[in-house]
Amino acid sequence: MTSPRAVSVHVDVPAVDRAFDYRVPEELAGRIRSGTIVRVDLAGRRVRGWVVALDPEPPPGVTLAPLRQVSGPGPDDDVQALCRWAAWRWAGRTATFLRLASPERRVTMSARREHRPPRSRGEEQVADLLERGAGVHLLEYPVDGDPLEVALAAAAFGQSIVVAPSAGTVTQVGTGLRRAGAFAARWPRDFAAAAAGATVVGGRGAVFAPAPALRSIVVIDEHDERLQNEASPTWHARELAIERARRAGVPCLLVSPVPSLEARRAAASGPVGDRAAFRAGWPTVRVVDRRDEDRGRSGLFAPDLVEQIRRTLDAGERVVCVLNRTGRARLLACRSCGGLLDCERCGATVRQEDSGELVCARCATRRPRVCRACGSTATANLRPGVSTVREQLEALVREPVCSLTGGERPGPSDPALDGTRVVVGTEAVLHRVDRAGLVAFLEFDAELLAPRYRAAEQALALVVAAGRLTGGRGRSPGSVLLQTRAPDHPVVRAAVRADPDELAGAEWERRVALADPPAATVAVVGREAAPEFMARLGLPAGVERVGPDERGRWVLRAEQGSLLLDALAAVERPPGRLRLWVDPARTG
DNA sequence: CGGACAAGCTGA
DNA sequence: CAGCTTGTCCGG
Repeated sequence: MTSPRAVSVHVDVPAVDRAFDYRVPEELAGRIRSGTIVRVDLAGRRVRGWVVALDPEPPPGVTLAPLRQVSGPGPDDDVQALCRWAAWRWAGRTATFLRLASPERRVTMSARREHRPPRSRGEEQVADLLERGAGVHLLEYPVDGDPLEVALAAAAFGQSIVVAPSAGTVTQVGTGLRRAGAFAARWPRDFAAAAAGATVVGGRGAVFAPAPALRSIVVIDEHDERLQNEASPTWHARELAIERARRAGVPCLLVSPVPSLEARRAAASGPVGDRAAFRAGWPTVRVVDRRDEDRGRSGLFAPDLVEQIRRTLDAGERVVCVLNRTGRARLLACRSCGGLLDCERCGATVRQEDSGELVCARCATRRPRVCRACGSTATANLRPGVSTVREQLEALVREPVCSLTGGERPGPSDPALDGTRVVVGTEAVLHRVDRAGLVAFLEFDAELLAPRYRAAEQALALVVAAGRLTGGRGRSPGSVLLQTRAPDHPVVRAAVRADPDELAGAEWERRVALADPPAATVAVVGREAAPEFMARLGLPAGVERVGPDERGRWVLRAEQGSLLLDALAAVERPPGRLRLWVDPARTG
């Protein structure tokens, strides 16, 4: 290879987001490859950038400034191309993705190593699927399935990228692979090892890892929401895994006990799995039908639920109650005049915080707990939150109850939990408690009927997350209890019968009817520059437009996603703050 | 993004 | 008309 005399450098300045050409000083020429991270002068300041082309056609009439410094290796041509695709797919900037594909700190590359398979061959089903070759393959593994067994089988096949949604799984799979003698790298820590051919294990960002000898990509728990970036750009690791595998001509294995509609659509054929093992790993799901019950007396705790809690505690096991509502109350009524307590400024209903103060849900105005209409201070809590429920539960079981919500710092073994047998919390509790004999969803209807298009899938995913606390390897599955007024809801039926496939068909039809992902591509446009952006966008054929809503946001939908994405990419970005969310988890 | 430079506003 | 603010442009 001859040394390049000039290079194109994509600068790491999000607002600029393009490449400029630079001269390569002789002393740096030997250290330049495509992807190399360099420092260059741009408009009077020194910035970071990536070499994206060697010896570009010199632009007429410009004298090239020299590269200032070589920092180290970065994403190769294949990963760069993936980054550009991602920038188009989620209407983001290429630099955002090139950053994700770069090492955390400077690295020195090590020599390419021979692939070393693990001693264990892992799960046979996985090997069978990978043997099928390029394409998307769907493994419907049990709730208590072992990700390490999947990773071992993939590593036995050759260099693999294994993406897992939680840090705990990444650690478990990473150490497991090493113990089995495989050449394994943790992303983003071990950039050099990945570039030397190791099997990569990491969170969602691992889809951008270097992999010169890639033979497969595996996504563990592909249904998990954590695989999607919550901020803009709302990129999704599952979809990047599919695209990268397609470009590399290698199989992409999607693994989940509750395969997403996206996965089902992408897969060449239906899900594969051992039905008997699947049923054995599924938790026992009990349904408490609250329709014909005197709810005024029992509140959030049906007699059947109380009975189950007592039994679980008597058996010496932990009880976890899930209620996706923080604070003391989300809706209050006056005990004296019977009206709802509302905001004096905007009239929306108020909620009560842990402190006891009332806060408006819409305009955040605060006020003491007094009825505006009659001045009474006696209130009824119509929709209790976790704080209230913790107290109620404490009175019910006559022992300490701990509450956990997402606001607090996460950790697998919380010190707050030591010795506490009863825990109540929001969904976050399912990721922060490691085992329980019973997980009860106090208001499963709130999950089923949440105003999010993915509510049904997410509700079933919660049952799976709960099942993992109650079951676990080598133990008999414990129980998951659902309090509901919709016992015939398809999600509840699927949960009881351990049959997630049944739900998928009906769900797909609904997404088509409402033009929700993945049946359509959706983009939400917001923030100050949104009106100007929308004016420049016009309305391309095949794209439906709604808005602006009360928050000044527009929603764009297209059955054929490329029509919308091409249109978004063609708009010259107006100055000012603009936010684009493409296929976000919630469109509201 | 942030520097350069141009066009617009103010005050003596 | 200097001296300053505000706006627009563009980077190798």
